[in-house]
Amino acid sequence: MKLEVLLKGDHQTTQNQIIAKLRDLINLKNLEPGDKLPSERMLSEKFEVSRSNIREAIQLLEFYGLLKSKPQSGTFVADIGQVAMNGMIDDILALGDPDFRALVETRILFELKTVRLAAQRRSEADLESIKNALEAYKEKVLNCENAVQEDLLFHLAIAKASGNSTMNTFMLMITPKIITDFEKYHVCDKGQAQKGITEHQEIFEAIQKQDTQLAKEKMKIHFGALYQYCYNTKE
Amino acid sequence: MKLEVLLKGDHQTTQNQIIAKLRDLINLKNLEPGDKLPSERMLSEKFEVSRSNIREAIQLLEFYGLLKSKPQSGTFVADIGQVAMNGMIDDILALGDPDFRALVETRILFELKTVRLAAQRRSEADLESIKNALEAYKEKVLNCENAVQEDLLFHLAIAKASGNSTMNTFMLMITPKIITDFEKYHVCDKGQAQKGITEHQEIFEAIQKQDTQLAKEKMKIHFGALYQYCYNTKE
DNA sequence: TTTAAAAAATTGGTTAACCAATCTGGTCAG
DNA sequence: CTGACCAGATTGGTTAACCAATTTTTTAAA
Repeated sequence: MKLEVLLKGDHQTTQNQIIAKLRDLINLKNLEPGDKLPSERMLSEKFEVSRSNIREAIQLLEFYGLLKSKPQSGTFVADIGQVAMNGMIDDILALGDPDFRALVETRILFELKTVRLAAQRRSEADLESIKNALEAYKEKVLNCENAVQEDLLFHLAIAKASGNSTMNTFMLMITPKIITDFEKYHVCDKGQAQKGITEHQEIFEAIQKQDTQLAKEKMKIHFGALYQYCYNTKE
Repeated sequence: MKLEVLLKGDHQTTQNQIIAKLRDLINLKNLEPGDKLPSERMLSEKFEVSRSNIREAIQLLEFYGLLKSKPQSGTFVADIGQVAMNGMIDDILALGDPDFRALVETRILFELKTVRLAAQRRSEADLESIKNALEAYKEKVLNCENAVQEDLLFHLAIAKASGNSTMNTFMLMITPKIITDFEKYHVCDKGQAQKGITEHQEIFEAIQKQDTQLAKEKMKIHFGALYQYCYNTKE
């Protein structure tokens, strides 16, 4: 009986095996930055897996910047030495699914930074779209409807206004995972709702005034409850 | 003549077009969380693109947590409402390649946090692997060899010790991109090298002592030069 | 009418054949 | 001897056929 299937999906397992084999191959053949990997066909034959599996593994390593495949030419190891290559692949193989605490922790770190950057760099257009998101949020809340989505979009608008595409991307990656864990949200406590609106409003105004310190403070307050909530209920 | 090809690769372009069409379809058909998308075959026919293109687009949206495809069953929209779905897809389509400033900015944010978390949570095993990375780094530097890789692995070991898998993953994503932009590193200035060793050593000791504040301070010092360097030379 | 079993259709995943761009080695004109 | 050029092999990417699991429909027995 396959033991490895119990925890992770079969797919992920074979994927990781291929990645490990690729690492070993790079070590064995002493491939250095810029060198060419064997062709996908050869690899699929050598590893006894389908070519699409090979392609998928290469794509993942390419996503992490460790490989670079050029059409009709070959797949090449990036400008990263063997030591780093080994270390990084080992880390990638050891990666587990992110737990909820890690997600929230990361989100708070990001939000406290992006709100400062947004206050500092926001254009008029940024301000406009944040305001729109805020209005949409208000309307939903006042109608006592579930406003999780509008809440989310408000925060993403801030991330976009931060002018840092990397943080923006990462925010996009983690937010839906958090949201889906949070659908328990829909309680229409009038006081709580009004509090949410006020906090969002204050964050917006701080960004508008370009007061970075105030923006950070207001965001901290806004997350205070969430922070407590998560650490108390989850694990 | 195709204008859109000038900036981005053809591949990325068609990919984005498919994603936009998927968004429009979800809006048109009024698909709600949990609803099933048309099959890949139908989509490829309807959009007049190959099925592999469709699959790739779906995989990307799945990566961002917006879709979920079940084998032999279908692809479903995640537990995210239409408003959020639209907003997020628009953001994803607007994503550009990260610039160097954004990368460095994000890295510094991460490192200042992970070093604190590492100081707080590191196990003995974590400490051991950080120490090993430090020793490897020292040896290379003292031999006046290029130690960029060992430098990198030291920082990744700290990220791993932070106990936050999300931040660890993100660090893995951005680090190689930074490294490749930094191969200009290989100057053997004895003073500079000794400084690097000292800084790393001090960070390690702070983590060992579990002094979170000190760890953060030492990391800040370590990045001081880099920060200046990047902002002065690049754009 | 109800329900359970079975068969037909549909699905995402996998495999194999195919394509056009690229690289390689040799050839031949100068 | 040099360099431009051409043919064949090699490459990642694309397309189409196939598979096994799942879902839906049909059917027949209670």
